Amino acid sequence: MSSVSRKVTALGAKKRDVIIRAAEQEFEKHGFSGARMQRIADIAGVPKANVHYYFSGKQALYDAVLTKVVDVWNQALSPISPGADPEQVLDQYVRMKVEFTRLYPEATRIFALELLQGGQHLSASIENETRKWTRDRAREIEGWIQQGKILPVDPYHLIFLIWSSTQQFAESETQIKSIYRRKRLSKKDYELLADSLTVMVKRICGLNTER
Amino acid sequence: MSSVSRKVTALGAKKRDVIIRAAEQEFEKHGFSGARMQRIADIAGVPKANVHYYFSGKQALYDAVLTKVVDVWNQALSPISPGADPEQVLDQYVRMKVEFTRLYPEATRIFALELLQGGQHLSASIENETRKWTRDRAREIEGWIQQGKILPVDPYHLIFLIWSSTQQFAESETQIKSIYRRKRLSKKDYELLADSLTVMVKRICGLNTER
DNA sequence: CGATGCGCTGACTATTTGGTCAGCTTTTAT
DNA sequence: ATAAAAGCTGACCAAATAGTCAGCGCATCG
Repeated sequence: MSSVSRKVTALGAKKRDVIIRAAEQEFEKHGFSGARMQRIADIAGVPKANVHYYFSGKQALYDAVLTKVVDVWNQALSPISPGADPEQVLDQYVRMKVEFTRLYPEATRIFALELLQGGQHLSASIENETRKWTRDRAREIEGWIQQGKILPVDPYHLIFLIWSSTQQFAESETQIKSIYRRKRLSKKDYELLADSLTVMVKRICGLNTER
Repeated sequence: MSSVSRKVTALGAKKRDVIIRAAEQEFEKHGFSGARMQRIADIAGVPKANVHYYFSGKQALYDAVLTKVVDVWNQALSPISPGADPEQVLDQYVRMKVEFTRLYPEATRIFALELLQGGQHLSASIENETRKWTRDRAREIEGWIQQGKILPVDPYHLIFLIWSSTQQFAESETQIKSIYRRKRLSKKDYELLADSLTVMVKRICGLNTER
């Protein structure tokens, strides 16, 4: 079990949440082996022993963080209704992905960090779910191509391009802030990105709405 | 100085290189604070004290690794000759970026890891060079748009999309191998990706060569 | 009111970690 | 042949680290 067995109380749940949020910041910045339990405690504003009171260890705490991260990733693997219009589907998916990146930058970065470092802490189930989702979407895209609804494109490459481009504002936030000469990326920045990316994806698929 | 001052010898240079390659593997997998000097020594096949003989410390070794990584990044920030044809420029840049990702996956991952974690170990100079390069390219792209050579597009978003999509095979290698059900990504995979991405980028810019 | 369980935490332990050093061997230069 | 420098490394050190524990206070339940 990822944390210590005990009756669920309001205080306990609240404290666990504070610790998990602190852990998110520390794990995203330093990774699993680089993170320090003392720093997590400092960020959470509690003694280190208190962190160990709620979580049986560093791995258990990281598992709790990953559970949240994977939940965000799973929510973004949304189903697409059969027969839906490609333009609407792609527009919706790109916007939804950008919005998730904006709402959950820490989760986006921790997930990316996990993948970058080999994904050894991710469960086989998330790997299987992602593979299945991607295969199903790829088949759907193949269907659109065969029906002449969109231009020929490698479905997997399209999905990978959408993933990488919609997550980059979180993953390379420091670099993008530097290039934009900004202290932070605003909601407007994300909205402009979403607008931009939907147009780009539509052009890739030959769904140019402006010409 | 990043390493110990000493006469450069063939043996010394060779040994430093072996240690740096080992360090690359360890730093990409665990980041700066998560990496262990003993594991670097193990990978390099030398005693830990030998690593310290050649590098004055962990930070010095990481700096040496980053010097290589930044060199790769800088090489990819290639100049584009004035007045060049957009289609040729974009085609060349996308292919060059994919090829760099294939040739230097470790460097790609370490750079991405640095950005993901805030880039605090990167020098201000690389930040400035990247910002300047991006601004210059953005201006060039603006020129193409104004001359009607390409469709209107946010130049920064286009550059970011090219960066993220061309680097993703290295950054999310584990996930992509899982989706493809493969043990490794081949040169062919990279070539197909390059072909795919150049077509996609051209379509974004309205440079469709197949219609 | 007393028993039980939750919550807390400073002090502590065992292990890990980056880094050092003395003494040795090998190589290079004179 | 000799001196100097490079190269090497097992043993060691001090600090850092994850994790534990005993003892306490508070809240809840019967």
